[in-house]
Amino acid sequence: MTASATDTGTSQTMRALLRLRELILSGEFGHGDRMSELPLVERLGVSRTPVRLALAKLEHEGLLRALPGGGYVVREFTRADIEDATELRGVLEGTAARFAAERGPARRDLRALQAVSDEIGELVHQADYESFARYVGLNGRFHATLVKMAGSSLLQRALEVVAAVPFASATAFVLTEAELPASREILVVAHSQHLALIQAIEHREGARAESIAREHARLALTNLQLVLRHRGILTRVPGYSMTTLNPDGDTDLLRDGER
Amino acid sequence: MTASATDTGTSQTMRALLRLRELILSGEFGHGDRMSELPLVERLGVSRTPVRLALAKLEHEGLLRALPGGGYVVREFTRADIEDATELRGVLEGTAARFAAERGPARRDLRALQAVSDEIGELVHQADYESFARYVGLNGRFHATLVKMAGSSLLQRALEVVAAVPFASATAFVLTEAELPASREILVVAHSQHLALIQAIEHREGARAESIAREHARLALTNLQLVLRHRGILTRVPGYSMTTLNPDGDTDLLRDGER
DNA sequence: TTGGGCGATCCTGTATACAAGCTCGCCGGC
DNA sequence: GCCGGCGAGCTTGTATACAGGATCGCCCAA
Repeated sequence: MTASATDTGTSQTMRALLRLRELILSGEFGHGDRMSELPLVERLGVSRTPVRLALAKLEHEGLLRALPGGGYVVREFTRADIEDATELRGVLEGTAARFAAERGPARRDLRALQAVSDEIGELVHQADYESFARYVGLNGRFHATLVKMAGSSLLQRALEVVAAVPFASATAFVLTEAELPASREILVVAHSQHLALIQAIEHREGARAESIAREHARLALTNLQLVLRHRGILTRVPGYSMTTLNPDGDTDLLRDGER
Repeated sequence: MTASATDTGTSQTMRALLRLRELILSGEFGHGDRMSELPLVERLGVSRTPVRLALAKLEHEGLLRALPGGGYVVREFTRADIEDATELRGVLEGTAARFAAERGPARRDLRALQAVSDEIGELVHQADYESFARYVGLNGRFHATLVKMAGSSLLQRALEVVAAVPFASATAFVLTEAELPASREILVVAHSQHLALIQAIEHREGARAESIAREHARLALTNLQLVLRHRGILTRVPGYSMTTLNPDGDTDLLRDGER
């Protein structure tokens, strides 16, 4: 098996997958860039087989697009794609919330949700960077618990599909917002929506839970608008290089002058 | 490249994929069966590489499940899975309908929808087998057009995920229903829902379009209940062997006597 | 100067050899 | 008789060789 020098992951395929995803999201490649196998073999230090498998996985994840004649390129996301993905996330998380409400939430899960929410409540009014880091983790836990409460693995899969779109996931660019005072206010709103959501699920108000979760997802669009005005922050968001987002403007024109 | 005798598809991988999917859906394998590569190599007449790629694709499609220690088994679908998938399809098609309505449908698409609907209208009252076959095709076109009108490739992808679940897709088991007079009445309802959906989209009534499409998907559950009472028909539905569905009953117990 | 054809090169699809891990069964000891 | 350890076989992960196809550039001719 020719054990390599640094065996980070369990398998070569996993290593290649993680590394490739990191390379793409960090902006090493731009949309439309061809992902040829041999250069990647050289770069990642594994043979073609695991690279090939990792590329296939990334295509299914939605980060790469398969060319008709074979091979892959980095996929392109327009602003419309991001908005669609965000709305779709709202629809799916809304459904998760409704399922959780209708099917009767386990008391244990409700308590977990409440606990996470309480922790967030304490963080909301603090402005330091570390609080934001913790917020991201807690927010992720909140959403994960919610999906788990829906009790549908298919729903979870569908959500993973939309969460792959840059700027569309719940925890996509919260970290970078530490520098934006305006975006902190969004957290206050988000927290209040979390509270309302818990209440709705607890009282088994399916329709209410659904509409709250839908609206909750739309906060990401507000965030997007905010971040779009700050090139320095925008370009540091993971996956930015896959988008056609244009700093200092709401238009969504292809930048044809690059590459 | 060692061109094989019968080059059905374009590539070996595609051939393996199509053949494997057919084998699984036709009931050649049951849920939990291990899909070892070497026997499949022998059976399909291609080498391990395309078989391996096809297996990976089928996992992403949702028909196979990857084992922790490597390898794949045929996935198992409980009745709850099927019901979830159906409801989720309703949610997603509802969103597609709402998008189509809100974004202003192209006149050309509306006409196409209307044309398909008219054809279905003529078929609804005929009971012969060929009419059913045509219905399946037309119904598929209707739904495909609807999704296309939503204009979101992500939504399309999400729908493909849920449509992979046996008994959950719009055209899953309509063909076998030709033998069930009761199920024909469902077609009348389905057709009227199609008409209402077109009207809602035309008038840009997003909320109405969404709720109609949601309810429309639930017809599949009625169909499922119907088919469950007829073992002869049930077992002929593609993908039946992947389910834990139990003929002559609404219970969903695991059949532990097999494998 | 320009357009078309041809060739080299790169890239992917496919097959296959080899190595490691896992499982299951067998055998020996307690 | 039972339990544990060991080994053989099977199965997958990985590497690599080879062949076909596409693409791009270059050169020649009009």
